[in-house]
Amino acid sequence: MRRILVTSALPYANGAIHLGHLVEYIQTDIWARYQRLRGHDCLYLCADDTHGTPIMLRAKREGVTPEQLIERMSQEHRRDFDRFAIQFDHYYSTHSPENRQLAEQIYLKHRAAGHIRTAVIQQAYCPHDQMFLPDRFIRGCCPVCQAADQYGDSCEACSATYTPLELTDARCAVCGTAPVARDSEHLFFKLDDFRPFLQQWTRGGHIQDEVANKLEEWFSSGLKDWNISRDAPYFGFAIPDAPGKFFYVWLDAPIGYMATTLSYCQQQGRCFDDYWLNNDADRPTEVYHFIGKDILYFHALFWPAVLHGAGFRTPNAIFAHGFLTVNGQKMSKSRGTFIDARHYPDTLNPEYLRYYYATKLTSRIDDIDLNLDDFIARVNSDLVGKLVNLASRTAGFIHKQGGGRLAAVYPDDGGLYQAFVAAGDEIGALYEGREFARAMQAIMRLAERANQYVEAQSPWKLAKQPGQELLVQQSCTVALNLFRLLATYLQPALPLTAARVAALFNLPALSWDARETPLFDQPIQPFSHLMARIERATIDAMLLAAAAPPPPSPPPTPSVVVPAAPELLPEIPYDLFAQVDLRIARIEQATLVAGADKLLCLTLDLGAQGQRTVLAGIRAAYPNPEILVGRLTVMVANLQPRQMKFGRSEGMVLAAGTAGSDLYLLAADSGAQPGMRVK
RNA sequence: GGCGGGGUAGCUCAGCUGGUUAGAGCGGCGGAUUCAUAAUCCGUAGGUCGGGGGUUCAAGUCCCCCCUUCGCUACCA
Repeated sequence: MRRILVTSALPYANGAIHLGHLVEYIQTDIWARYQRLRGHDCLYLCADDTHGTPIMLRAKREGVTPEQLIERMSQEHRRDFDRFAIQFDHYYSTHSPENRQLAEQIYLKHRAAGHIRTAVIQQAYCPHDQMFLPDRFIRGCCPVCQAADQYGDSCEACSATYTPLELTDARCAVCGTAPVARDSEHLFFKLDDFRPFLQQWTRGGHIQDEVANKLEEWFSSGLKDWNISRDAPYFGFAIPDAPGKFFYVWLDAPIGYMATTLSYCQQQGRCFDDYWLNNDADRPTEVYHFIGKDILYFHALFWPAVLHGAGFRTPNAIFAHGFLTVNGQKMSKSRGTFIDARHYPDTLNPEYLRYYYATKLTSRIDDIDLNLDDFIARVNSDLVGKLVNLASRTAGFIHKQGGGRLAAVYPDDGGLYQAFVAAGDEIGALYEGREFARAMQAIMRLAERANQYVEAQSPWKLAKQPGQELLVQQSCTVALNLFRLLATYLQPALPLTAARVAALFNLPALSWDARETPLFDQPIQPFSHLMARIERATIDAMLLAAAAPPPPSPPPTPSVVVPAAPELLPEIPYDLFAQVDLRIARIEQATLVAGADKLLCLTLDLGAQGQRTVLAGIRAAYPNPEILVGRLTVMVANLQPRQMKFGRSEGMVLAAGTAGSDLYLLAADSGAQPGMRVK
């Protein structure tokens, strides 16, 4: 039994999980599940990456503390991962006592060894916000081509790179004030001290060949010292011996892998040193990091150097993958292809995405494309047509003519079952080598052979001939056993379906080793549908949801006469109006209410004022409530809560309209934030 | 600009160190079947392998040039 630790990159707590993120989590999860399926002790850990200026500023903008913000994001992230059956053994946070302790320990070790130096550098400082500004928080004109509104590090128009202080007419992205140059002392990690170690390490089979080439490039252009400190105010860990300085988020983020291990070990009574310190010859631990190719520099250079210098072990390998494109293009908000996990419709099985990604994933760092038409065709053909249909077309006969039991003895199938068992070796090797695309192909080839077998036996013909019941039962017994093997092989990619297949055979779970023996002379459960075909409309609904918040759509030209707007009400004094507390609210969730035909249940985010649940009578106008998710609207926040038949409603959202579906929810211009007072 | 990865049938992709008539799945077309969530099975048609030049007895596979596409270009996250 191997002892393995795998990680995915820690998602940043500043944003939602989208389909691009999921490539990595699904890839890692499939690999980890495969290892567990083979009986190995495989730990899959992850955490939220929580520090840095963007988190601090966003929390400020939303009127919450950074801790509140990261707590909320963590919950959202966990919910998204859970939905896609990503099975972490532990999901933690970089804002944890364990991480602080490890970060300090590692830093002090490096400092004691002379790998940290200090230097005064000049950076852009915003006198209004009283803080140093990261490059991305400065906008101005490109000093080279004069393009307006460029970031502080490079120009999107002419790709020139420069420092923020070189920008013409630079402005703080937060408040618009012109930044000034200001000196500050910083701490630098002397990466070049580790050059010999790193050059050896990168040639030690720890990284993919393409990546090694890339590293060569970096080596030849020189390893520069790495600034690991940031000035207050900063959301992060204070550096022990440097007042007013904090660890740069990228220092403590990877240490989060270790902190999560530590937290897990404390909970589970396991030994942290087994994972990060000792690597005894008796039972070495394998450590693997799955990452996107964009963060290679951090994981393939800084991280091994940081670990090595602090006396910890380095990972066995870094597995980098490419980016996700949608319909051949970069995900884009304006094209409506920037799809967050929450946009993935409830009516669409998450395992479809897992399978589709699996059919595309290789061990290389190529980008992979989510072609939505191909997605539909692939899933419908492979999973519904070839896989599920195999059981659907044969299980019925076991109940109709076999007494609900598999044949008393496993029949002669011409060696088919053994061929399927033998194919497991190749499929296993493909999983192990992260060649999921080939693994899926191999499995589907088997599925085709199984369907050919059924076709050749034609149990439906035999079923019409009296006295052939045994043959019917036997051929379906073979088919169902083959189906069971297919489900076993697909289990890492389709864990939920595999569990249901296990239940069909009255098994607690499908197991890799048990596949060697066919099942016979035992009852099976009645077959129930495992998967539905993807309808184009479901995909369209997803794209619609992804496009939210949608621009206020022009009112449809009514074919009937618009009812005249009612007369104005009598005047009121200002004081009366001022008693109504109107607030900007972000629609976090919008669902139909079971049993109610006019209501939607909205979960509204009011920023600092927390969340509200509002039952709104707007279903007629918004039959697909998911399109509302993410939108900003206006609510009456101090309306007395009202107990309704379907629950308590804590306020009301504002909408214009006459009646029925002629109803239009108010929207706020961009820039408005949840919780803002409307007046 | 520099560097790197792609450009192979309508779609998604295989094609190892150059070697017989370039492959798969899906889709198309024709047929069979109707057990199954219109699923399955059999057959078939589709490609001057981005363009041009070169090396070679032989190139999708090597070299050069060009077109095109995506990405990277570190102290942003």
